[in-house]
Formats: sequence, structure tokens, C-alpha cells
Amino acid sequence: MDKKKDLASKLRTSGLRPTKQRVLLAEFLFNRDKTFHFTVENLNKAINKKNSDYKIALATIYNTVHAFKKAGHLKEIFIKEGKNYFDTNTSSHHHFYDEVNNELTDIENNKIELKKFPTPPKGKSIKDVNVIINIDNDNQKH
Amino acid sequence: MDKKKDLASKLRTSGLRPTKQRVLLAEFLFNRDKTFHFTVENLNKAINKKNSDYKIALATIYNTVHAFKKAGHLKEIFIKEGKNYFDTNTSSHHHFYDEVNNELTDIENNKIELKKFPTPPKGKSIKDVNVIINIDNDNQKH
DNA sequence: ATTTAACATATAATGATTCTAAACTTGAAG
DNA sequence: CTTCAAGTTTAGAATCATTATATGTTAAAT
Repeated sequence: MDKKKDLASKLRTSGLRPTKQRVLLAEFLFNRDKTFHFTVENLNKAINKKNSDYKIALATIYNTVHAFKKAGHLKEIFIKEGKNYFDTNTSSHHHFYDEVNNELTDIENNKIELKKFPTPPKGKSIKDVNVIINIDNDNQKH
Repeated sequence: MDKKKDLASKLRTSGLRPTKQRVLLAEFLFNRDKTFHFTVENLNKAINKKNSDYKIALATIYNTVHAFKKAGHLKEIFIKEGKNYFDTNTSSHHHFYDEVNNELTDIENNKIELKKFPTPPKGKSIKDVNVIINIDNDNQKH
């Protein structure tokens, strides 16, 4: 399989030994058309669902997700207490967050442009800008 | 004391009985010139530091912070894994986040203007926009 | 094939937050 | 100004996500 090989070398290139577990997780996460948002809890459930052919320990999932993040293959997103989302889209971009369904949607960087801009404090420079647009069902009273 | 009275009625108005603990916490949080960013851990330490005249149980601090948030006196901000910040500035506004010192600074709403804007998904409307500008020390290599 | 550092694993440990059940306050009614 | 019920506070237990440990396993260099 070509795809598996590609993943193996992708891992190797970033200093990660392509173990069975890592390749399986990489396949699951990166062989997709759309970007994928998930929590470790999600991922663990999806991978270790009943009747799945291969199980991966929770600790390994944590290790792997962090290794992938460190290697730049995942981005971490903070939106909700106790929920740490990861994103397979590692480019600089923004998000819609649907509080009703707990769902994240990507907004590509070029869809948002800032007109006005604050000056960062002295001695500091801007590293990254993150916009989260919280959305609600229509006709909602607040 | 006028300030204490004001706080008591502020609490009463939002359906919270002005108990000793709540008034003390409200004083600590709201009788300030600048807005205040904190975690529950912070707040607990500040309130229950050695030699302080009055101690408040951790559970009460959690209860109270959540009650204040529900009543609209505090805003919750998500920026970092395992760190849930609260903000005494409840108006819609944005933040600088200094990853080096773990520090938040308010950016008033009118300092940022969006030029371009994505359309929200069907059936959804925008509730709130949150911009987090991550800052770094100058001359940092990434 | 052998070797060894890197890795995966189950389980224990940690740390933040929430729950629980009992004791104490508050404010309202008698 | 006592009494009382509902609302609060509290210490400690329980829970949940995450991280550490220490033991066995594997990838890949020799």
C-alpha cells in the first residue's frame, strides 16, 4: 500500500519511528479529505470501539497525539472547559464553534481579514492570531 | 461601608444571597480599577493565603465563581490546556495572550475590526466573536 | 541473528473539578 | 426576637482527564 508507505516516511521524517500504533493512528487521522477535529476521548473511542481488530492503549493515544502535535502534524485548539480539541489542519486558520452541538468548523485564513489591529505590548511581537466565532441556532434568545 | 452595600445589592439583584463568602469574593474581584484575569487556583491562593483573616473553602470558591459567571459577572476564557481563566470584564472583548509569562491582557472591542467575514452555516447565527492574539518576546525563533 | 534505544502497555499517581451529606446562615413569617 | 425552611458552606470523598512508572515489546542498526 502506497498510502501506508507515505505515512511511514512522513513519520520517519519527523523523527518518529513508524510503529504499528502510530501508523494506524496516522492513517485514521491524516488519510481524510476534510480536516478532522477531535478530543483524545473521541479518538480513543473511535479507535478502540468494540469489535475493532486492533486496540491501542489510552496512554499510547495520549503519547502519540502529543508526539504528532510536537512534530507539527496536529494543532491544539482551546474552546471549552475540560475539552482539548486537536485539529488535523495545522495551517494558521480560524473556527466556528457551535455551542449547541459542540462542533468545530474550520474557517480558512483568507476568509477573515482584520481591518484594525492593536499594537502589542513593548518587547512583544505577534506570533499568531486566533479567531473563534461562536454560533448559535437562529432565533435564539439570550 | 457603601461599597459593601452596593455589592450586596448587586448580588441580590442577580438572585444570589449576599453571604459573607460571596461578598468577600465579590469585593476582591470587582472592587478594582482594572479588569482582573484569574484561575480558580490563583483565586484560592490569593484568598486563603497564610495569615489571612478569613478562609473560604475551595468548593465554595468553585461554587461562587460559577454562580458569578452564570449571573453574568464573570466571563470564562479558554486559552490553555488545563487552565480555565475567568475575566471580570464581561463585555465582548479580545485578548493578548503571552505564552511566556502565562499572562492575559484585554483588548477592547473597538481596537479590532474585521474587514472580511465568513458567512455562518445555514440555520446558525453569530453569537460572539473572540480574538486571541498570541504574543511572544521579540526576536524569538520558531 | 543480536543488541539496544525507543516505544507500548497496564496500572498507579496526580491534579483539577464536582459530588455528598452534614452543619450552619440567611431572611422571612409568626 | 424566636423559629424555620431553603439556601449555603464545608471537609472530605469521588470522579475525570491526564501524566508518570516500570515492565515487556519492537524497530532497525550492527
